[in-house]
Amino acid sequence: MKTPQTLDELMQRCRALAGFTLGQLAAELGHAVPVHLKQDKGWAGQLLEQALGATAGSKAEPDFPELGVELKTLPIDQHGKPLESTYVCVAPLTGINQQLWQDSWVCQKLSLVLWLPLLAERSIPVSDRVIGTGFLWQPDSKEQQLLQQDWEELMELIALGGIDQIRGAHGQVLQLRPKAANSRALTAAIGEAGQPVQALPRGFYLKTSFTQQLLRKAFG
DNA sequence: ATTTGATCATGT
DNA sequence: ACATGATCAAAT
Repeated sequence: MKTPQTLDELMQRCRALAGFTLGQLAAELGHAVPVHLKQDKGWAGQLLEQALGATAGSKAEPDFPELGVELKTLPIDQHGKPLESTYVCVAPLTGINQQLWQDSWVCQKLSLVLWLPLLAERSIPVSDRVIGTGFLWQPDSKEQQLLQQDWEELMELIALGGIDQIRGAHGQVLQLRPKAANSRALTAAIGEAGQPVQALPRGFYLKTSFTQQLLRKAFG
């Protein structure tokens, strides 16, 4: 699938996918559908990336570098409520002295997002899950402010060696949670006395209450 | 070992 | 019922 050259082209392709099931799309692209996503958690996201012509793969780049667009699938229930928090990016745990919000990965990744809702209740077989209507989002000033506030608070805790005090509840819209192969994985971090230590890798996630607001803004 | 794509599953 | 903490696979 060739990468879209313009935003309009991307949105047209996205609209063309609405209403199809994952099974139908997988068949068109020649993919087998897993029975469940337990051992294939990123399957739907990667299928949609391919369908829309994303190029980045696992590189630390936006999905559509030329357009500056990040693609995020958003699993929802039949009432349009998000089923999961949304992973944004890994959290840097060292070498983060006085980084500015505007320069952060979180800010850059969320500057322009193509949200693609997916009716994905666990009771629905993977193959029958329905692709929804994608919509483009840029944080408004209020959203930007909430994100920046949470980010600054979390990054300060990390920089001051407070990473082990941080749990998922520590933010209004943005949270820090483990992002690792398992709970024994380790990466470099800053200890309580400012010394180098090893800690569980973390990532930034958007809370479901936040993404639900985005859906409400887009669809009422 | 890290970042991408996330969802699973247990505790509250 | 829900969020937090835990986990899985592919690409690099």
